[in-house]
Amino acid sequence: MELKRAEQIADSLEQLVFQGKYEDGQRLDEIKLATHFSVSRTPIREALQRLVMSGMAEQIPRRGVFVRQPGPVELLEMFETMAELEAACGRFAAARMTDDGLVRLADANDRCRSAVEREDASGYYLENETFHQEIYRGATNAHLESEALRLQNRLKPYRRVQLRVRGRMTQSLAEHDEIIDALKAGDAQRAADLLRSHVTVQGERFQQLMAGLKN
Amino acid sequence: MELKRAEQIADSLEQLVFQGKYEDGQRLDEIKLATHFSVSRTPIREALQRLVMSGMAEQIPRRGVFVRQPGPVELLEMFETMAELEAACGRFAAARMTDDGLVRLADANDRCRSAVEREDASGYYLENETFHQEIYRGATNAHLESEALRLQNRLKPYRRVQLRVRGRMTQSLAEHDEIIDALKAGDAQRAADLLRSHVTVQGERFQQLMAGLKN
DNA sequence: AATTATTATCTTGTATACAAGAATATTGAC
DNA sequence: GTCAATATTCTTGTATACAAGATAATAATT
Repeated sequence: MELKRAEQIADSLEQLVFQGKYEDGQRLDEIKLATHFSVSRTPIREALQRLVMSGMAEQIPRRGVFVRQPGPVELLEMFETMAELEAACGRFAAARMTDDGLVRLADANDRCRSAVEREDASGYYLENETFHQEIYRGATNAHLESEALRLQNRLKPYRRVQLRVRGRMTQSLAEHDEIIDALKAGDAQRAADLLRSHVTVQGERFQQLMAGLKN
Repeated sequence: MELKRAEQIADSLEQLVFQGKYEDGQRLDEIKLATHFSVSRTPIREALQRLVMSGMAEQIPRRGVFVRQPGPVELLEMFETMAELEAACGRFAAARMTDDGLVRLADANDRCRSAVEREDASGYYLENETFHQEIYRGATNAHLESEALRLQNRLKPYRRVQLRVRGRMTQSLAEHDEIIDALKAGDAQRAADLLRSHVTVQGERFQQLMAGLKN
């Protein structure tokens, strides 16, 4: 299925905004973007709309669209929401996950473990993502799964920073083991609670890190 | 703040799709819509994109956009997700809701009660919505609140049907009282559990109703 | 007659042209 | 010199024109 140009541009712009190439409040000039991507304004406008809808930019009528990098408060709110979504996925997964899914989850965690042993932070980052996605999938609720994926993707660049905290990776791994236990046991409440705090900690660590950078 | 034409059209189209004016799988013809709204294809295309992004339509490249009315399975999934979002809101609201918010919540519930006494189903429908929105607001997490509002809005037309079940309104009202109690007591777990089942029941009743209509 | 190949038509996607509101610059008054 | 009013320029929003892929229709071959 061929992507149309506008969608490619939307993806590129998302990446650029994610990577912090544009700072908060900056106006995304249609004409400049058009010349940059060597297209007309039409596909650019389509891409900009997508950014606005996904919350990464704000549109002020007759004035343009402006990138909206989330501030500390909004980030904490998003991590809180993520924690609750993951808890919900865990709750359902405990009751519904198939043996097959549990195997995939354990595999992902094994790859996490070997990444920690190799001290491969970016490998861990990647496999950790898969681990969580297996839980979303295990919830057996396509709508909830896609919502979780959406927010996970939105928080991607911020989770990355957070991994640098010393000792976080091994701690995270231990929590994964507990989560797997709870899911295998079919303990919905425990799985939900573990996942909630697992993600909440991420958010709090991130906050500490950001506060530290300001000093 | 003046809305641009494209946004007005997007809202109109949303309403039309909500009201079931278009059936599932129907193609939304750009030209027909353009002539219908007396505009060019440009604002129509913008509106269609919004529909696609909000999940109310599907876009197939070079083929067009097609309305996507959720089937029974997807609806149940959305109600399940709603239940979890509301539970999350309740959890936070129990800890964070202000006295002011609690008063607004009680007021909304009083208006629900008087609507029940008047046997005013559509009044109840409206005030019930406000009741839940006060809880979202009480969570004191703008991101979670907006996510909850988004899904609440998406489920609007389906909740409406569900109120016709005999005795549901008084039952719902009793549950509201319990929820208020839990929130006043600051009991996060109980508030979450009550809200979860309160909404889950809605989804199940809706399912039963739909199954009944098919016979 | 049925099936495939080719052509014609229709629809989406992109580029360009035009209209209208917003920002900026220039000019005039105090 | 500062402030205000007007004019100019710039940018977004909409309309139209064009390009290319998809569907439908017709013709040709077996």
